[in-house]
Amino acid sequence: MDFQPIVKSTSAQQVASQLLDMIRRQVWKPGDRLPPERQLIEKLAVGRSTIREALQILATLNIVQSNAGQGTFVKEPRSEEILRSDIIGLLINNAVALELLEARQMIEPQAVRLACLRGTVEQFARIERLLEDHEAALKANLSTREYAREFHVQLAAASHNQVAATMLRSILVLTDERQHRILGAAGFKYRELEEHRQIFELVRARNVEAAADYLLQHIIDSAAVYRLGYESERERDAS
Amino acid sequence: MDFQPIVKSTSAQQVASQLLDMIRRQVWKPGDRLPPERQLIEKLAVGRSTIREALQILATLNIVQSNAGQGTFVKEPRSEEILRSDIIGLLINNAVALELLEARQMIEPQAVRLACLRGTVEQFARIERLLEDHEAALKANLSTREYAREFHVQLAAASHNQVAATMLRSILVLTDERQHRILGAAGFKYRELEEHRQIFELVRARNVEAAADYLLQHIIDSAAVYRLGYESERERDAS
DNA sequence: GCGGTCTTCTGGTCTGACCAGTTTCGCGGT
DNA sequence: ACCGCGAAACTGGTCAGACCAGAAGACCGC
Repeated sequence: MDFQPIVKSTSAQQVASQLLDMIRRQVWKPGDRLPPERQLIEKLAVGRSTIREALQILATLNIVQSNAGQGTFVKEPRSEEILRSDIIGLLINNAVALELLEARQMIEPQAVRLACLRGTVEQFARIERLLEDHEAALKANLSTREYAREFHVQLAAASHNQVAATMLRSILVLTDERQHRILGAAGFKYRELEEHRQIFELVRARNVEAAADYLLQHIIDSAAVYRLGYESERERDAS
Repeated sequence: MDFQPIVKSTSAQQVASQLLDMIRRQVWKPGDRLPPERQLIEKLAVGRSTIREALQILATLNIVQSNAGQGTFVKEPRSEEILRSDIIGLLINNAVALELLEARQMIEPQAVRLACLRGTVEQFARIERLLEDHEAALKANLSTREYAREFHVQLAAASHNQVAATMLRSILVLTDERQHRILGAAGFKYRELEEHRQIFELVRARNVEAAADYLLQHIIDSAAVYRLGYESERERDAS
């Protein structure tokens, strides 16, 4: 026979799994408030730090949420919290730029197609506001990187598929980290905003294929500028 | 205009995301030991409880592991461990499952197209071996879940795009738990293996569109069986 | 009844202490 | 010079007690 590895579980983990078990058995339903930490101390006969670390585990797993002054509540599972963009980012962290671009081309056009079909006026209004903020930042000579990225993410979010939107955000964050030095210089920034506007109008008009096509071309174009910038930078470095 | 919800992040969360960022930027690589808690106190100017809760967050996500007396170590990032399907999976509701399926439909057919174009004989040989192991496990009445999942992941990996393969694995890790609970019973498992074989042959023949089409149909079919199973499960619960 | 204040309660944080393992290092014997 | 052993230092795990800021609820005067 083979041996089982000895599991030396901390008290915090034991408390966490015990609480999780009770949540699963519907002792507390979504929306309910858990007993305050100072009560759990007595019932479980452990220190408060142990209780807090146990609750931290459940909070990290998006099973509960703590609010100072109110209490700790059992959460309803929500799709945008199943996947976290920073965690996905960690998994694909060592990817090369080309792979990121390719993955983006797989996801984003499809997401935008769905956005054309499912996007609500509220979501469109939010994106429009984002574009205005983007323009304001551009005119004020502030960084527009966040706005440009968020445009694409919100467009994907309008597909009502948070999984796709989250994965796209992970990709864009990593892409931005690799190329932010390059795109700054040119008058590319104005063209970028203009293209975003065009894409948005096509989506709002629910012009599915035109929007997807235009978007794909937009992605390829910015990548081309990026490669151009990268190569000229390499030449400069080599000299 | 509508307001954005105020995000009040605790110091523990800020510390955690700061540490996560440094791990992602390779300040510490997998296997490395993090500075001891009492040193992080000084560098981050927070109390030890805050440090400990931050590390607890990272430990829950399986990004680091703490060993009493030794220290806290960075772990190799693996989708299966970071996403914790064992716990999160139980909280996935039907709406989330559909989003995951939809995201899968965005990525996998595209990845398989690339696999047809770029897959090497070594990669195909590996997949073939996987299929044989799958069959052996099936005949021995062992769990085939890992094999079925890994087939799809390796197929995507043959696209030479690790980003797509990693994202697909993440999706499958999250859907598997639930799906296999429902699909386990039927004679579906033999049909699944057979379809995997067909897909593989089309890929090896580098028959791009046929492979992508067959794969998409395979995904939709299993989803249909899955939905069927889900609905009968609901009816049973309702009675 | 209503509005405002005061108390109480909640989670968030810090400090300092102790425990039980692990690691490190130096001392003593060979 | 080498080895072995034990003490000391160090690490994460836990507890206790304190204080804070914000939220909730009770109370009181109007």
